[in-house]
Amino acid sequence: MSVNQENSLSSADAIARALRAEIWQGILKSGQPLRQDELAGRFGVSKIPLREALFQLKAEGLVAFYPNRGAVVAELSPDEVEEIYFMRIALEDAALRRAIPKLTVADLLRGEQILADLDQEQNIGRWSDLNWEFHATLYAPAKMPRLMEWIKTLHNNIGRYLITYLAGMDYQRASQAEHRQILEACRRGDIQAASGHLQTHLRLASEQLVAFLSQRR
Amino acid sequence: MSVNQENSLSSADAIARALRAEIWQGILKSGQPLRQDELAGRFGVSKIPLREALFQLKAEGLVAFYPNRGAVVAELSPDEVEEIYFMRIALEDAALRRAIPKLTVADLLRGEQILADLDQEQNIGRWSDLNWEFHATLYAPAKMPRLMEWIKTLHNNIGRYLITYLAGMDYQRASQAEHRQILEACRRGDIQAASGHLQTHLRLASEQLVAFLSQRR
DNA sequence: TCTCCTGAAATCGTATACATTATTGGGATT
DNA sequence: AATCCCAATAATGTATACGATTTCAGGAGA
Repeated sequence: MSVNQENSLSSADAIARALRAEIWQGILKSGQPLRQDELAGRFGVSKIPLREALFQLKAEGLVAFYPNRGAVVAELSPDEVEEIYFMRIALEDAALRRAIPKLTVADLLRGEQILADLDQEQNIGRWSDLNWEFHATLYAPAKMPRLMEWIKTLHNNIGRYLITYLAGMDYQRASQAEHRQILEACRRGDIQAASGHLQTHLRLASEQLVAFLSQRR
Repeated sequence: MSVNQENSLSSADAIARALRAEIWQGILKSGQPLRQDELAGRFGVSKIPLREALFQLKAEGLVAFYPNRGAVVAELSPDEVEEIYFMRIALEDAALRRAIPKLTVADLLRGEQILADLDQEQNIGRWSDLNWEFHATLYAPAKMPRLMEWIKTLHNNIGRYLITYLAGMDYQRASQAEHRQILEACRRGDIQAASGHLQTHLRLASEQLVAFLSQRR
């Protein structure tokens, strides 16, 4: 959630990045306890930077702390997933509306290129990265760095669930069709249409993920 | 930004709360360096919980870290204030829209009571608390705890600037008129009107605060 | 079977030491 | 006099060791 940490590569930041990736890839599963001594040993650091890394991840919502019992990988209930999507819709819609008038031809071409790459991508992790890049490309001209950080945080929270979900379904095809509708509306400068397509895009993803998590329960 | 820490009263949380209050009240001013040893001594704790408190405040945007130079009370540029208000509008509008259909008579009465208290309140700190309570009362029925946390975080970021600004102006009267318009629209269940009044309310506050900070520069 | 107790394990916090990085202030040089 | 360099200082960032507290599991006893 921080904005200005420059190129800080403190131990805590490095560990947070590593843990974030592991949570994201599902190596560390939801609900799994994160033992401080074990992790400190694994990364070859003391408990101080490790705890600070966990605090950072707690702020991002990826880790939950239970007093005197330590940290676990945060688990999201279907309700929480729905809430996060609700927030994503509010923030991403606002970002997109502000960005559309400032979109350049280069931005649109970049979006198109990313969609083409998405069509080719088989690896789910990279697919999800590209998916974020597409969205970020459309929001970036709004020139609101904090807003982008917050949206990315929300995105990261859902990402790990989305990945396990995507593995079994052909969600990607539908998603790509929606992406193209959004991009097309952006090209026309049609804010209302782009906003509508984006909201549909996120709402459908939300509904499918919530349904998936509910039945998995 | 955390959601579930129960009633955790760890040292770090207690210190974070104390520092938050001091920043908020202007005892710790923007840009002021936060020396770890000094603060640790002042609170009678070691550096570990103190650093964790600073990390927590960093996540909330109240503190900025400069690598190897420590922490300072975060400073907001006019652009950043505008951005935060932009995010507030997006999130609070969404919250209000979802809450209005669920508002009970008790909620509306509570809002009315808070407005009456606001009319009487002279102390700026308490006025700001009540101001938040009013907004929170209207959003709470949306039953979205994370959303509420995020809105509160944004609110806290601007609060300390708003307080110094309010001190010199009679912003409160205009604000109260807008509050009453919002509440009235909520009573009628008129989502569009309530949304419009809320957006105006926040936009006007944003414009005045940005103008104030720009000329103070 | 239920309750209570005990002990292991983990967290939380303190104290201390040390390496690294910034900062500063006083010369030395131009 | 102004600038640059450099050493002294100060603060951060991290490691290590230790003690206190809490949680939790499992066994003893009724």
